[in-house]
Amino acid sequence: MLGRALALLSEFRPGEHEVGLAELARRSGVAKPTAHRLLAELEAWMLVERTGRGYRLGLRLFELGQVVPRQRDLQETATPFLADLYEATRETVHLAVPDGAEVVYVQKLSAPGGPDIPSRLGGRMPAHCTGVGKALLAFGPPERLDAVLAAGLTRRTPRTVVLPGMLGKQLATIRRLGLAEEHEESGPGVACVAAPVTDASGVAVAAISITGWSNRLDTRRVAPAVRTAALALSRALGGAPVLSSLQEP
Amino acid sequence: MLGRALALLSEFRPGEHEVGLAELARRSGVAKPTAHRLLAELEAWMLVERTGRGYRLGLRLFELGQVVPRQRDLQETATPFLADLYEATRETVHLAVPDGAEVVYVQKLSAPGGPDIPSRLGGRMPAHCTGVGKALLAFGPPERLDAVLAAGLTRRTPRTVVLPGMLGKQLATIRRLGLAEEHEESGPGVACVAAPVTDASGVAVAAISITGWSNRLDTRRVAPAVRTAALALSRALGGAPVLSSLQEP
DNA sequence: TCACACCGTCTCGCACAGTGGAACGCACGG
DNA sequence: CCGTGCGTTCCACTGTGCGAGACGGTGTGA
Repeated sequence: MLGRALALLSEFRPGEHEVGLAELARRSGVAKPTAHRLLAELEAWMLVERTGRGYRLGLRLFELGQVVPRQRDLQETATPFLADLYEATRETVHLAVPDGAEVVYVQKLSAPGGPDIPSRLGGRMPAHCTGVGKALLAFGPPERLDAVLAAGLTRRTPRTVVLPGMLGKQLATIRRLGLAEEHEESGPGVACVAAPVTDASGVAVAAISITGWSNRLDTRRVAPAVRTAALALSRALGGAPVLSSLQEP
Repeated sequence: MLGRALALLSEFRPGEHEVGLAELARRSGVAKPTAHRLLAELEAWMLVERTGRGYRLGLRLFELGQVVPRQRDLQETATPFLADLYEATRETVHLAVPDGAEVVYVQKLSAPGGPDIPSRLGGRMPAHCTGVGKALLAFGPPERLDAVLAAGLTRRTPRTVVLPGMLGKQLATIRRLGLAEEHEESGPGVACVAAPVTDASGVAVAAISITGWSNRLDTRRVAPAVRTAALALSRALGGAPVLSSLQEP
């Protein structure tokens, strides 16, 4: 029963204003009367709300989501730093954390007029083809890269790096520079510079990035700002900022 | 079963790194073996994660929380505006939405060195004793104020307004000025200026505020900035910015 | 207007799943 | 060592969950 209810919750999609019972039943494979009943219970707990013509996820879910320890402290501490970086560069700013072979975006400040960036607050992207993901891999524990390679390097654009050897070379460069770049590997027209946010042992626990049009973003100009913000955030989190030159492979 | 699982989820508290099984069972009133089993299922769905010595809410819950329509679009559009306001004033910035007799904070940029503000991203406060809450009441439908009065005006500090008549007077002033102020009504030493964010029909759907020390925040200085940001956000959301002078009671 | 498709809601016979007291091994502190 | 509390497992007991089908309502197209 619990699994079915949770399966229903998973069928709500970002951007949808509401979803009808029949559609939710179809998507989840749960019979309509069962779905109806489960949704009523979820509604009683405010995880789901009724709309005129269907259901939507409830505000209580947002509230619970903000209690999650893995992102809560980070997001709260990071947001002013991200705001600074946004102000300084006027480009779209991201903060992401690692989860398995992927990254999860826990904060995003979007600049107007930017490219159609595939990222979404609360959304996931494969680590290997995103700036933040590569920063997390370069400065993360080996198991993180193992997980990515085990999951396979999927192609998202013609520019996506799908050879483990090439990815390894990229990561070595990133470790040397303390900065990761991405050029249309996750989405067309998208460029990005990212820097790791490290904990007390120097392991990347998050990454900050600036994202813009690949034919317009001056990565050399914004890179030091990204790195600066990441170092400051690392310090604010009680971490040890990684001196990248000390990571020479 | 579902209710019990959801009751367990509700027992995780902000700021806790982890919670043990026995404590969760105590808090929720669910028997230990049952709690153990339910947590295992929640873990399978990634809503809960195991830690060394207990459990914590899982990142998946954050992801689901970011799909919630009531805050998602607003938060995404609002964050750059809030970043602007944060940069312009260097004070703590909030964005809140109404829910029943309370407000829920959907974004917050904290300035260092500020007062111990009782608000929390994803948290709730009574509407009647917060700047954002009063802005939402002054520019909201009458049912919203009815709900607050029905819930009762609870006292949070010696300065909390608990007489319906006084609150009504405050709301009238707010409607005239287009701005709500709060002086130590929600917490000691806390002052705040808030402005409504309105939809196409002119009803407040959210509110923005600046919060700082009551003996230091120059509300007259920051008020126009708050109102400016709120008006800009209203427009960005497709709303009709309320010309406050047209709301003369 | 009528027929059809689809919606959300409810019923009830059927089937299986949920529950928690008790036991156990382990860890910690006095 | 003993007592306390932890997390984990077991199993007898019982309670709950499930969905095919029916129904009334709505919307659309011929």
